[in-house]
Amino acid sequence: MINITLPDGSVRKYDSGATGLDIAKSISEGLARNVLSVKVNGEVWDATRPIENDAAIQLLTFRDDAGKATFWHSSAHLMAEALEALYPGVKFGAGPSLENGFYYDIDLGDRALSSNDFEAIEKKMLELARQKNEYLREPISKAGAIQYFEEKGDEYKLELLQKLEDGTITLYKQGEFTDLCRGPHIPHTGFIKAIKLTKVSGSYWQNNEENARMTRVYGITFPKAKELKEYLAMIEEAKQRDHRKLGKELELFMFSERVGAGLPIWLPKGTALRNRLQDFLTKEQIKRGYQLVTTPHIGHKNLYITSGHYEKYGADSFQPIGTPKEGEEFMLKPMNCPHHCEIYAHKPHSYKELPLRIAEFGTVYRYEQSGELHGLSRVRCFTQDDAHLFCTVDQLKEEFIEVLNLTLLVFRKMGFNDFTAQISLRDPAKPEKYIGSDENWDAAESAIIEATSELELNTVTELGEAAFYGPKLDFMVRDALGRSWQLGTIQVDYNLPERFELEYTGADNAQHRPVMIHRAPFGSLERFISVLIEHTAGKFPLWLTPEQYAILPISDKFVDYANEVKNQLEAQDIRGYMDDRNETLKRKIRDAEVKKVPIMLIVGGNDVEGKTVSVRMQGIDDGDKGAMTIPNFIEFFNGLLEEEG
RNA sequence: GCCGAUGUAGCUCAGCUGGCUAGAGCAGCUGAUUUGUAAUCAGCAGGUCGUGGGUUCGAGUCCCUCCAUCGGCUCCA
Repeated sequence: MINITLPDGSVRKYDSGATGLDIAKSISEGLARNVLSVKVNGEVWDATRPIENDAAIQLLTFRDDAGKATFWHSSAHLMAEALEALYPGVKFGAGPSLENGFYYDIDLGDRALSSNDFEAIEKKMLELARQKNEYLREPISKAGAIQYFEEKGDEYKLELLQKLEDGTITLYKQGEFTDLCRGPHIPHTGFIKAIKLTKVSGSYWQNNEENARMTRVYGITFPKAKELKEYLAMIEEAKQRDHRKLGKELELFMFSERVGAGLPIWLPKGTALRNRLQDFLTKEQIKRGYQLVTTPHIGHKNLYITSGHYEKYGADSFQPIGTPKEGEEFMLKPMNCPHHCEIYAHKPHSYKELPLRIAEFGTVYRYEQSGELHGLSRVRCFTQDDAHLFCTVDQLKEEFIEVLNLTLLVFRKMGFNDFTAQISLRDPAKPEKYIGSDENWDAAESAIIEATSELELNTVTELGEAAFYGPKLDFMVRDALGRSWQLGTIQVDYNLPERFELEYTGADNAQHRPVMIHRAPFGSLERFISVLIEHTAGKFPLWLTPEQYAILPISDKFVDYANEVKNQLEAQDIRGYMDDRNETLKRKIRDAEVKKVPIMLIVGGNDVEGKTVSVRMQGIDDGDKGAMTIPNFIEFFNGLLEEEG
């Protein structure tokens, strides 16, 4: 007998060799029907794998993330089986589960696959699923596995096998399909009831561009048809929030093929939004001792040779701009730091001036790969809310904490609660990727780690994600469709001060090198606004929205009074417009609703008489707030602003 | 840049296997209507079917080039 400890702490006795499924059955039949896999002493196993010794277990169903992972991993195998049946001779790379679904990388030989083929594959998968084929785990010797895949002619699995140790290798087989796989898997294919292939894309074996090209097919499956339907509805809902769609509908920004790909054009309302964000941050920065500067959009090529950027990125950038003068070359600035370094260098500094903080909404130009452009999230011309802080090594941590606080303030103000703070450090295995000395890197990395831990910030640490000139702390936020984007960034840099030979005179009357912090709480206005649009679904907070109210006269008889109201509101810095079209009230309300104007002020005969406006809030079923006098409305309005903080 | 898909009026879309002067709704313009909480009615106007080439008696429809967009990959100072 063995002792099995359940998550609630209770201990039950079972025969040695009992499986997760046996244990589930002993608890309830319903549970047994839903068990996908089982966590045994922290490791996820097949529900059908015998447990030989005492263990702490947790039965996993589709409700558990680990259960989902098992389910989708098994679904990837099912898709592979279907693909092998439909396209004999295909070879398989990797086929993992994802946060939402799974994919499998396949080598189709000369064949091509497109979304038009999905239906046939889904049909085949369902057919195979209904056979309720068991997923059979089969430990195998390395030699045996090599022989199997040699016979099958699958060089990818053979390459994977090279790296595996004999004695740890297992095959999984379901129906006619056998795969090299660590597992675990669900008991049988019958659990998979609803199947949707979602996308197909190119990929490379082992994610390396030098390797063979493969076709990656994505899909998602569910144990119930209803769950698939709900999932698809959720995706549909998310698409309604897409900033590219809303940006067009709300007339915030546009693109023009003639102007160029990835070059956003800000329309009046978008510009109003941008400017308000800038004003907000500018005020916060001035409070914190920043000084504002303005620098040109181009710089001499030598500037970037000095900074090291030319060597590192020159070939992939917008190319140098020639001038009538022979040999003279300028570059569009891909970042603001070199200009700011020159500002620091233009006069000698005393330690008493530090920290020196210079800020600029600096527009930069980067030649992003064509396939990477994405709405406002990834563009070739964007404006960073950039600042560079020059300080002593002793001040570094405190400055870092201050910047961190400012970044968190920005996120709070915008209502972004769901973000990830990522510490990006060197890849110790590839020192050639970075410039600067080891001691400098060590000092910079520990400053970041200490600052984040002092503020008790939840962080994830990624090795190899650092910039070439220094480690950084990035804030990642998800868009409507769950894609993660980097917004705010704080980077420590010992390198540029070195290259630009920046100095200050210390209390000891000797010359010292300052440390530099790059930081941008928004990251870039473009990307920040893209995320803001998707988070708010276009319903911006009142303080930020381009048009706070729409005055809707019931007929043109009341236009004069409506203008009077508008003047009174404008005098209070409340902004909006008056809809004097010859249309019905219903129509004017509908149009204001669609434009997501937060407050509608309806004026008709009753309002003229009572010197009131009839207030209606946008997006609420029962938005009618009744009639208010102008002073009352202004008070009401200011109350709303205060609620926003 | 790579793999796959898409590109028809300002917007959203229809146009079947190539065949009469390319359609609709919304937006726009003109007129009527003077409206109390999510689309008043009528008329008019609007497209070299992304670009350049090719196949064909004939191309929005088939093939190729380029451009742009979409979904991923890779990349991201």
